[in-house]
Amino acid sequence: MAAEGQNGGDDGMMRIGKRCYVSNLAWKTSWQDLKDKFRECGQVVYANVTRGDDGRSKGWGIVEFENPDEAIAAVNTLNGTDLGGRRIAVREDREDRDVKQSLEGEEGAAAAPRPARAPRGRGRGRGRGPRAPIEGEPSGFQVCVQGIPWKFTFHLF
DNA sequence: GTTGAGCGTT
Repeated sequence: MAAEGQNGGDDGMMRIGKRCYVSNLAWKTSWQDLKDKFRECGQVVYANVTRGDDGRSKGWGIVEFENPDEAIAAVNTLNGTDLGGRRIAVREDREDRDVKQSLEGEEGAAAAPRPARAPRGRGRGRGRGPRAPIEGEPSGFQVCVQGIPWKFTFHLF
């Protein structure tokens, strides 16, 4: 039977990359304005604008969505749009604070390497093999080589 | 009424 797809059972691996970093905000822009603006792209669960001591906004804020997909959509949609008379820059969160807090339940030998924001692999390898190799299209994988002896030099063609 | 680099709190 289907093991996934229905039933909103959050087994735990579902809370990642929901927050967005919004910068280049106008000084008059408040967190309510952000929430109202990002509301078009999804359900904003949390919105905050950093302020100084006098209450003046620093020009950047944090917006959290109900789903990570909405956050990505907001970045591609509201990024570079006009808000408060100024062009805002929407970006993904640099750190996953929420993810770390979620994993705090199981500490010890369980060393979580790096969630890395879940690979956006579209389509699952149906049949055998990780993926259907497409000629001329990058697989997305990266290769890291280290430990190269100094006797090796660059060869420019 | 001003200015413009930058990731915050539970």
